[in-house]
Amino acid sequence: MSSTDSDPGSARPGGRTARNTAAVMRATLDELGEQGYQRISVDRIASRSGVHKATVYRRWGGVEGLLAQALDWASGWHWEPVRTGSLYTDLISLNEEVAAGFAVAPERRISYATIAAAFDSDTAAEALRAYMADRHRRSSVLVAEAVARGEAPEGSDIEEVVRASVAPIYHRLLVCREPVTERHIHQAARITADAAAAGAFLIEDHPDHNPL
Amino acid sequence: MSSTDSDPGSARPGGRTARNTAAVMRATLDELGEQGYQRISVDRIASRSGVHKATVYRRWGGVEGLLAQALDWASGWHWEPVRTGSLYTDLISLNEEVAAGFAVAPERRISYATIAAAFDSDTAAEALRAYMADRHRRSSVLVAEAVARGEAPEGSDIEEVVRASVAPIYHRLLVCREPVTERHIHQAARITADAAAAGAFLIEDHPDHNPL
DNA sequence: CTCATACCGCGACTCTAGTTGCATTTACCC
DNA sequence: GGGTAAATGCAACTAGAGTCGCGGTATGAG
Repeated sequence: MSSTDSDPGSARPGGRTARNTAAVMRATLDELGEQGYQRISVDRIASRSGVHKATVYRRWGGVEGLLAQALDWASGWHWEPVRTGSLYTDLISLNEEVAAGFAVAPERRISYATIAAAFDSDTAAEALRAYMADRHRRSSVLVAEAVARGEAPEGSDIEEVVRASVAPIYHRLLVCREPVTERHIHQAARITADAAAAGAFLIEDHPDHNPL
Repeated sequence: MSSTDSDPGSARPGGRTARNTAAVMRATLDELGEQGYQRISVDRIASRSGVHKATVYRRWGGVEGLLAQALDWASGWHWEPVRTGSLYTDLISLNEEVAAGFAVAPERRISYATIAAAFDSDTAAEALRAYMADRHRRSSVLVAEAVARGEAPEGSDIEEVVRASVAPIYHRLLVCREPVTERHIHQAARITADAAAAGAFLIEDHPDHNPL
């Protein structure tokens, strides 16, 4: 659950605590955009936000906690995928948005930081999981509409289609550490759209095997 | 280039320096397997290896440098993909190996650490890039053989087929932060093998677009 | 208006990472 | 076997992260 300014679950919504939260979140994202994840420090965020260092540590536990809450915070922002008329072009648009998020500062630094923080703490990892799940759920509307148009069979795992499309982009950026080009974006979208049309994402009846 | 015990490029191969290198590398991988990347420290590696802390900092610069060299070191180890008779099953085997590398300790910790270190330093990122490029190059033999058997058309980008197959596994583990099941492993292999058969990985004549 | 409580600011403290100057050892070359 | 330059060991040092106790302040309730 998120705890923003107007969080009714908070004991004292709208008070100094809430103002501090907003100031620290803003400072965190600003510092992240300017310095990146490696050079970020709680000291700088504290002095920039005007909130004392000890308070930041008490409430968020450290940089990973700040990142986790910032991700949670960002989940509340409005976002909707772009409609282009076909599943193939919709997926291209989606892939391009992902690639752009890792291309230019300051957004680039924030994107990398959220992934990196997940390696440092379980809290941040869970925040990333929730953020990505939300993102993929929203994106899957595109696939649902494609199914309605007859571009893919009923019973397809629509979120899995989204993941299949963006996976090669993330893989290339974070694992291969090689540049992403338009060719990769189009190829991933093409393969995924074709596979979806062929029914490769149909949900099978038999239950999942055990995770490794 | 790697500098192992018998590195002829080193000024003094076989000497104390080389012994220290081996001891530190061993200690690094051991500590990593036991403690994980977050809890690792140069102090512990130094005392465990019997090499002084200052020496480690002078030669490797810190934990990221140690990881980078360890990856470089591991690239020299022999590895060959498993042949199963068809591209589809070969890719399943490949995907399973990736998933297993992130499943059980201590290998699990080392796998995560190499990815995480790439976020912390450019040196480690470059080492990861080289390691992955090597790994994908070796794996692509499977695809080349599949092409020779007629399972995919001539002119296919064989390394890209490997990347497409494993990408969903990494994506799920590192970005989605959700468990990988046999279903995901089979689905990724199936979609990739089918796409390869359909010529989706044929190298186009026109040059690549610019990277984003 | 007053009070109780939770939150916060403050500064000093500890602990660990990482650095530096110097003496010593090692390994290669002759 | 002796010389030399690089590499290492050593210890003290700096810097920054993270913690703690205490006193002060804001907030909501009565």
